[in-house]
Amino acid sequence: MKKRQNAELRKPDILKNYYQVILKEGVEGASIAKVAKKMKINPSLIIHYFANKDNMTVELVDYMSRIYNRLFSDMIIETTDPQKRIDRLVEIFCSDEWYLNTDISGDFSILTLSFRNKKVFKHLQNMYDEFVKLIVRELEIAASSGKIKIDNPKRTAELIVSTLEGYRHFKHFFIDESASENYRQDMMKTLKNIIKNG
Amino acid sequence: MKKRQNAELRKPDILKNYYQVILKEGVEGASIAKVAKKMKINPSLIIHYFANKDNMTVELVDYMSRIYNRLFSDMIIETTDPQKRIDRLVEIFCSDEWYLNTDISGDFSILTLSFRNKKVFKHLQNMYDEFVKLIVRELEIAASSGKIKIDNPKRTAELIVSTLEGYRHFKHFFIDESASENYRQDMMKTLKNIIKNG
Amino acid sequence: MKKRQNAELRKPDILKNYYQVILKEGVEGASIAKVAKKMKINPSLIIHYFANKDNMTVELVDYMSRIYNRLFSDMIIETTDPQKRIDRLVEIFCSDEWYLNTDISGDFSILTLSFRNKKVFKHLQNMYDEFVKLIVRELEIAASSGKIKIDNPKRTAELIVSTLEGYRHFKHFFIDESASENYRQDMMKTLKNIIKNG
Amino acid sequence: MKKRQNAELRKPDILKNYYQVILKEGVEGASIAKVAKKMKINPSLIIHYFANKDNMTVELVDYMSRIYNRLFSDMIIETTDPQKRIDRLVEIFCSDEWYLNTDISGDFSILTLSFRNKKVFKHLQNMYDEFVKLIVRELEIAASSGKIKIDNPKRTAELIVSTLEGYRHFKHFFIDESASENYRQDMMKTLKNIIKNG
DNA sequence: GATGAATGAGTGTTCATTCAT
DNA sequence: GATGAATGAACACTCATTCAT
Repeated sequence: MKKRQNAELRKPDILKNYYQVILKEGVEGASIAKVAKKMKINPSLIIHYFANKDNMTVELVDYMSRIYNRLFSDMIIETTDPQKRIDRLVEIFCSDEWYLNTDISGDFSILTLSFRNKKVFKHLQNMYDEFVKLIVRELEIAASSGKIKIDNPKRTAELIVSTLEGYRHFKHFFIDESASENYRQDMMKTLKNIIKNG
Repeated sequence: MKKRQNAELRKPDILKNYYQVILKEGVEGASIAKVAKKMKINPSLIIHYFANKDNMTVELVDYMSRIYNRLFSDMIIETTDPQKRIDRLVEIFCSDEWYLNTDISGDFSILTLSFRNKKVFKHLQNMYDEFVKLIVRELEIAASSGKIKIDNPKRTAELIVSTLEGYRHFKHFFIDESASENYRQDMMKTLKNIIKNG
Repeated sequence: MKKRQNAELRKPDILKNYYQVILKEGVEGASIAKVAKKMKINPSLIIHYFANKDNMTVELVDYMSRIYNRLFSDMIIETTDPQKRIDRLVEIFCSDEWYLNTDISGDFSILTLSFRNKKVFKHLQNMYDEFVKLIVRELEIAASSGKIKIDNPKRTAELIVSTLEGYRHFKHFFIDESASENYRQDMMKTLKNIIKNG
Repeated sequence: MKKRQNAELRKPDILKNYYQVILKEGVEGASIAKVAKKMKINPSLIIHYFANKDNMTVELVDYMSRIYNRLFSDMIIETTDPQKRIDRLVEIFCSDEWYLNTDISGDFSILTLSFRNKKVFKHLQNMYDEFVKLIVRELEIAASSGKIKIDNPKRTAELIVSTLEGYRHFKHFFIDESASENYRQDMMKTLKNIIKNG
């Protein structure tokens, strides 16, 4: 526990724990003390690494953003059939796995924080940009076959992201499992329609 | 300052101020003391009215819910033509006015709180229920003409609410005004498609 | 509940509830608010009757003292045999019933309070005086037969009271029931010896 | 004021001050803030050392217990004559010095607290246990000579402690000095009788 | 690198009390 | 007689942070 470590190892470790505390207690509910207690280290040590809490929060968004991006590229779509690619994409975006692993914006309290902290906002915006670009790329691959027509891939991608964030938000309120699954199916249809009409 | 008031007048006044503090500082960042200072009253007076902070938060959600409903009923749709009614409905939901006045869920930190506070969750869920019902009623009026067909109005309404929350969420990241307007237009098309396909 | 009452009825009612709260929460832990809540009346009403908390506490000691005295006179010793009278007296003082009903000083927090509040002290002192007098009377009755010799009944009575308060104090720490009973038996022997040697 | 200290020095210092505040204001009347003010330190420093008030109270009982024990071992009984040892023991227990230095249980408000706080109760119980053991040891030394017979040293010790606590309790009500001294003398006789009859 | 001492501001909440109704 | 509005002080405790070691 009290092993001497250096910044390179310790910092991501602290950030990971900080994030877990945020998920549990919200951004404003999370504190250096709680993170320190969880890690069984001294609160001063966290200050030692990040100078202050604000800094640590910005570094957290940075860190999460990098993880987010890696996740995108790992989600490979094997098929080459354009329609099937689209279907697979939609499926991924509505899968439980996706939401379990992309919870930064899902923890809406970080979003709220971003409205008050310009640095955090910028990094979050950048994260969405990257996400839109990824979808654009997919849409263009699908469109290149000629079978599917997408006039403005960027706009379509933005609509998809937007709709997905609505889904992420609203699905919490479906507790009945079958209703939840119905909602998920409807969501997938909606996304496909957005692409078809794009 | 020391004006005598009663619960009927004071409570909504406190809630209004509480909400403003939340928007500024986030749910966990908002404190009874800050609300009191803003109102130039004593913090214990707030406790006098709401017993504790949790209670106050729950009452806030309810209060906002009532405002939500009133706002909706005030936005009268004059026309009787079914298609025009739908168009008007979509227009309302994508108007700036709407988002300026229905920002409870828009302040995502309340959402976060709801994941940790069952009472808040229940009341928020109830608020969405009411909203879905309002839309269902509109859809049924439109459908009753026979010109428009909606198989499952509740599902359609849920998709609308979900998509709107995504819009509310995501539109913050459009800073360029023309891009923002384009996004709004796309959003309206998407909503109309959802209804058409419902 | 909200029946209109007058001071004569209401005051003892409040004092009774105040005392119960003290037993539960200690003198300093007891508050007007808690008493009011228990009685489902408004805290201001208590102030209305007693002007302030200090006053109420003094009136409580008064009230309890009266009850104490009444209890003394109710404990009749039927026998006339001097030794049996003494035995019966000792038995009474070591009975559970006695401690259940004379808990004013038993609630040691009132005692503590008395060290800081002269009024309370005086009334408590008076209560002990009355108690000593009662025992003196009993000792004199027993001694008048000639069979038992008590040189200084007042001193003996004081020793008895003192020893009894030690018993009241210490018996709480005997949890094992048989140990507790043994301790009680020893106590009774000790008291009898005090009288014999008096 | 801002002298740097460590736990070893600071904790007993805080406990000493806490105890003095308790004597002045009662257990429930004593507050962290009052202790801090008395010591001219910041209230949160007290929390830093004891985590919370409950803990501090428990540690106080332990601390007083240690002082109790030390006090007893410091009061050396020089003689080896068994009867004189007993006399000296009784003298110590009825000395002013003893009560000035062992006032934990004498502050009856801690006792009251112990009825509501199981931890405090346990630690107080433990303190009495230790005290009883110390007396038992003395009684056994005295008995080993053969001149004095004590059947059940533990029971006798318990009776002594109990009687002493009654003395501690009741002597407050003797204001007249000569009456007080007479009472003390009677008390000593009583204790000796208890031992003789043990 | 890591700990612990120390501060001062802030949190939600309780309390006794005053006053108007 | 009884309620509710309002205050201001106090409470235990948390927090971010600084500094010495």
